[in-house]
Amino acid sequence: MDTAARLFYARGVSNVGINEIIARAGVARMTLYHHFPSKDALIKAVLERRTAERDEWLDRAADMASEPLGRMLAVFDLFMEWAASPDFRGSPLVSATFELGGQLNAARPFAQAHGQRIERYFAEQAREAGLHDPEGLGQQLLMLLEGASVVVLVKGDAKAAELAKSAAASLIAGAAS
Amino acid sequence: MDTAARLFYARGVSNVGINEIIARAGVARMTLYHHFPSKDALIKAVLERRTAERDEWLDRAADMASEPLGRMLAVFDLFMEWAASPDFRGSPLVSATFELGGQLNAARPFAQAHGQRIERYFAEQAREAGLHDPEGLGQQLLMLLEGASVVVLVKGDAKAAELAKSAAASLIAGAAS
DNA sequence: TTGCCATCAGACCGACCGGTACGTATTATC
DNA sequence: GATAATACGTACCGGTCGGTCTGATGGCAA
Repeated sequence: MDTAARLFYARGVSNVGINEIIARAGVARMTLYHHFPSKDALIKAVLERRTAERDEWLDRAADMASEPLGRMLAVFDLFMEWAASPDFRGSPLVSATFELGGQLNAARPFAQAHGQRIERYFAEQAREAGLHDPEGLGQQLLMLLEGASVVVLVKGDAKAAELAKSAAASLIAGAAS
Repeated sequence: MDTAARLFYARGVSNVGINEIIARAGVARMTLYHHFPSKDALIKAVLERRTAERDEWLDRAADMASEPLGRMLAVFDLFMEWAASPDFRGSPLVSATFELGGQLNAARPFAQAHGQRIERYFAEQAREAGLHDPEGLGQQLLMLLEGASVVVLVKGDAKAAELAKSAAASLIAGAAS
């Protein structure tokens, strides 16, 4: 699963075949199919694990500051760090959603939960800080985060992440008055 | 090309085969290969056309208001309209970039130009309006737009587009002082 | 020791992929 | 009416895909 997760993220879910996964993992074909009935199941399992990682990520952000406003901005600090890593490819859940496209999309529910989770995190902090319309602000900050992912990925330049943080600060300031 | 563009957008560039394109377009295999040497060339031609559409789109936004601030927000108005259409799937250029993934990505240059074009549009209006840091603001608004695309696509709910507009208004207001 | 079970290696399957070959029909040009 | 260009349909190619089958190997528990 480590191998699959790495390959899926680096080159896309449907651009990586079973053959490559088993070769790189040093595992026999039937061993993989013993644990996962199909490639789809493997994909879902990987996405599930990504979901857990995302939760840990948010927990880390929450630990980085004691004030709700700081906890909101900490997410953007962590994102800046992540975006600067050379193999950054955006959220795996969102990537997979784009990639699988179409309507019958195995990844979309995961990406949906992903967005909802981050949105709620922001909204909770915003409510605690007494800001206006915490739900709306949460969704706006989520958009900023996803947009920054896209821009960093497309431009190949992590500087956009800093602008995302300053934009977030500006939105938060606007919701404080 | 109409057929290819439609199918590519609806189901993803690599999830649509040559066979389906020629079948739906009512065209012979060799006819297609007479006009485009390979599927890659067809994809590039389609993306090229999408680029032109995007330029028209921005021109329409520019015509919707006489003041630079209005011209900036008009982009978000047009986006709201677009996001509400049932077959909305985000920017075709960004989608293709995600989908093709990897490093040798035929779509990324297109998406890059796409982002740069929108960013510059915002920056020009911002400069004309005398706002602070027009380039930075332009990139922030671009992130907002791309993020809104992602959120609308993932949630399947176009309401996020309205929040994107209000966030844009807030950012613009913040840059005015 | 015996039997079980996970793992291994790799041949194999049908389906589909992008792309080519080939021969025919239609249309426009002169 | 001959010529050339374009379109058509379809069989076919090699390669890759996800997934199955077989048979051997080795550790572990009863």
